[in-house]
Amino acid sequence: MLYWLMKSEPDEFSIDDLARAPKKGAPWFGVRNYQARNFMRDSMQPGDGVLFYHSSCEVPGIAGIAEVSKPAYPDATQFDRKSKYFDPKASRDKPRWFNVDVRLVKKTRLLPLSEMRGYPRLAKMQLLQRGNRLSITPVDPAEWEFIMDILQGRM
DNA sequence: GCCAACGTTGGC
DNA sequence: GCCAACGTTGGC
Repeated sequence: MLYWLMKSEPDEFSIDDLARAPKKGAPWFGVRNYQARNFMRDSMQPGDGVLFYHSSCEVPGIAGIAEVSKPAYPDATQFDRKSKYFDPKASRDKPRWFNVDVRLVKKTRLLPLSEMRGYPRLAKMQLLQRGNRLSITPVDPAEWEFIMDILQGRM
């Protein structure tokens, strides 16, 4: 059982969109970065914990807790000519992009990136490193626990 | 909107 | 395989 942080632009897909999704979860489609794809395809398993992060918005930060609900399978949007995620180099025989399904565990208060930067115990999070752009990053169990404590008001 | 950082592409 | 040019991400 591993922990992850997954970024989404709330204009595209927000924590409220996930809350409205079916109980079994929603596909995390549209990832077009090999490192992030590899995490989903090779490492993520149902039950893994997910920090749902809002990026490229007014107040970027963690908006809720989710979990992986289905292991990786080919991302349907790569085959869809009408999708902005269409990839002409992908085929059904040789899919290039994969996604897991994710379901909401609970919406939390927004934990802003700026607040996270203030906690020394989070200083090593990949999210906080300079130049980090990766949309899916592993989260250390100790960091996960600390964030749970913050969100439950124990800090 | 700016721009730093990083990823991808393609000519050679 | 190198690397310049270009594209994207994402905080500010």
